[in-house]
Amino acid sequence: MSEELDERKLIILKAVIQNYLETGEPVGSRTISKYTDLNLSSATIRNEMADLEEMGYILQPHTSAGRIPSDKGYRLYVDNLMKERETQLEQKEQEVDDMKTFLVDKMDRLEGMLQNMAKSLAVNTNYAAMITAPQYTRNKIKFIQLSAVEPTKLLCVVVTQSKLIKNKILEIPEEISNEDVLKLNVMLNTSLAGLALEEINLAMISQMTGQAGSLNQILRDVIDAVAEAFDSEENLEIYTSGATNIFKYPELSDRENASKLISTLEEKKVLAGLLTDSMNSEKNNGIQIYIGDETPVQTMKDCSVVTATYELEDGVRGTIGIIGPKRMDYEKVVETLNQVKQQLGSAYPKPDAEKKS
Amino acid sequence: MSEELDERKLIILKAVIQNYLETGEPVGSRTISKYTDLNLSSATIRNEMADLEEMGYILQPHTSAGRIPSDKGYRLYVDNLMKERETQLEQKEQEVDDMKTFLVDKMDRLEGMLQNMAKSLAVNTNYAAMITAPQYTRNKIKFIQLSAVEPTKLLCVVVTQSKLIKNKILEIPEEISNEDVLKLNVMLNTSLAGLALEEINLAMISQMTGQAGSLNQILRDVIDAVAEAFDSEENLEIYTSGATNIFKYPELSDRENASKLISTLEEKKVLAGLLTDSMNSEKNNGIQIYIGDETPVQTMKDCSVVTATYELEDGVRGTIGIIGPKRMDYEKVVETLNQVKQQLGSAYPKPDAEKKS
DNA sequence: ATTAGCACTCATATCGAAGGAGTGCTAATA
DNA sequence: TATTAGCACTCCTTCGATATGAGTGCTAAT
Repeated sequence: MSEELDERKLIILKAVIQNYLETGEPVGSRTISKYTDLNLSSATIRNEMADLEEMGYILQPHTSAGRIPSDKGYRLYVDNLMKERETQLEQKEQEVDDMKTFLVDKMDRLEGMLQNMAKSLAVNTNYAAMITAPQYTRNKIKFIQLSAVEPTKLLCVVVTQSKLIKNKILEIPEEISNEDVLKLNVMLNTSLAGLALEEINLAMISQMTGQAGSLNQILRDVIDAVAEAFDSEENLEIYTSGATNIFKYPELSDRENASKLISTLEEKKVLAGLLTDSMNSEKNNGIQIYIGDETPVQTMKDCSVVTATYELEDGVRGTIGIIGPKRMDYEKVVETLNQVKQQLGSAYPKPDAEKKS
Repeated sequence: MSEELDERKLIILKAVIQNYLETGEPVGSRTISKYTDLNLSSATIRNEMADLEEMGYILQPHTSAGRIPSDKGYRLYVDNLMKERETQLEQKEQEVDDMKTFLVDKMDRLEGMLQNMAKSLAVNTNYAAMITAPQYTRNKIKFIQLSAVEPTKLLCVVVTQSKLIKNKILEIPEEISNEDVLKLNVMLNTSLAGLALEEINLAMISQMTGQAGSLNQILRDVIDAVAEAFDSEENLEIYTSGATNIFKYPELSDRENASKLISTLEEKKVLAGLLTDSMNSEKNNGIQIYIGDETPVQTMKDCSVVTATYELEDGVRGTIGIIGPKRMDYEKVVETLNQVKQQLGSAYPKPDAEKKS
């Protein structure tokens, strides 16, 4: 740990990693000696590589094979060695356009858009992609509407600032008159509109129920329904796409592995944990990279996972994740995720200044 | 084609198929001679098998291997030879319970339930499962509610008989007064409530817009929105589960095949075609079996697909599909699908007789 | 400090032989 | 005439032996 890597070792390490990223094959000393511009013979490289191996940055799958990066090596790479890539503009613009198309396509249906986004990510990166629907806890309520669908059934519709709509039908113990429904609507909207879910506290509720008189119980039910509709655990939708891209990477695609991995991608609950975890622990720009064992999900320990947090507008946030082999193209993935963050941000712009209801 | 199969050939064919269903290995004459109760030597069986092969019911993967059923053989099997299985009660009840649990669990959220149902199917059968959300064209409108969320934005909520709720926000060109919203609500509910989408025709629309006066344009927009919300093509959600079960069957799980197949399961649009096709062409009890090449989807030509149409209540219908190897346990699958049909039917029971709104 | 050279290791591919399952055919049998 | 025993034959599969080749580590020379 305490050894410092001199310039040359860094170059060689980088060369090893980049070469391995491309080919997926262990890379030998001879290859490096040609690959880099420092004119060194394979023998010299061999010596350096032996050092690097001893320090734990690279390793041999077996004696007399080339070297592949270790988790530690990848870590160093993404932390220090990886430069912002100079993007070939044409290609990049193409991809951005692709994504915009998807976005515009179904802008009014968030779910469809997220699904499309996941697909677009998977296609562009050639890895598996997953994306969570936004979590609403900090999203503000804009409008609440109760309607009597049947004498003992109330339809409760909640519209939020981000134009997301939740609804629920609730049964009430006895019939309710139209005037009472109207009264409830007024109460709810005057008290709750403009508040975020987490701002609704007990004091507020008891104040409201105090005013409600005989409608007390129904009001409580409605508030419960609102809370439940927004409850993030319950509500966490995850969209995945490109699971089969896994097959494109031989080191992951032996039957055992691939099967488990793809199963995991079907297990939304496991993913949920992973994604919310990384949403809460924000680091540099909200992008987080898990390499190999660093991931909290056991079945992914032969992969790398890159997650990013996106934010539609104040308080409406979700997470995007990309799953691929350890030798994934980190630069491209990070860059792509950054773009997507941006795209999502502009698709549902920050709240406009209007306050009227 | 014109040859008739005598009793004994049928028995042998059935024995071959059943044995192959269990093992997945080509089955030889010796095996059959022990497997069946007609006491025949392997030599006799061999002769019969040669005949069966000539007739196209079975085939040899290579000289001097056992026989496996051909598509034609499977066809005969599912059409004629397959008996309703005597179910071991304990096991069956267990499975039924499993499904009920899933149903009760999330009864109020159709989507979650369908997802769970797909999962339950996949787990129970060990094949891949897919299920479409119901199509609403024949479902009846129960209640329509317009609300002004913002001065120029109307929230339109539609509740159907089957308690499904659709919503959409529509922009209107100019501000609308509260009285006008109320007026529209009354018009919409008196004219449309109780009708199925397909019953709303042009005459009805023009009559309504005639009454609407200055609200004419908005009314048209609302009706469009309702139609769009229910448009089946646009709206067709498909839930899949158990894609990785494919790996359990060696004959499907070489990389080439499995990868394509699982990709197809991600391609909702392809599945949509398959499932709606089979929904429309109803045969015996709505259950349809595609064997090998019979399936309309090319990538599934090494599989069999079994589909069933379910009906929640009058006019609300969807399709369930199971995808597995040709040697899938047809009896069990058919039986399971029948159960699911039933379960779904009882989860959302036929409309009760109430007419009040 | 670097490099050339060489022996060594080990995964992989190739080949042939052995083994075995299953067939088709023929001749014997009931 | 239908069934069966027996046998030769086919062809897949397995196994071990061998060869190949990429890549290393080490030593000695530059």
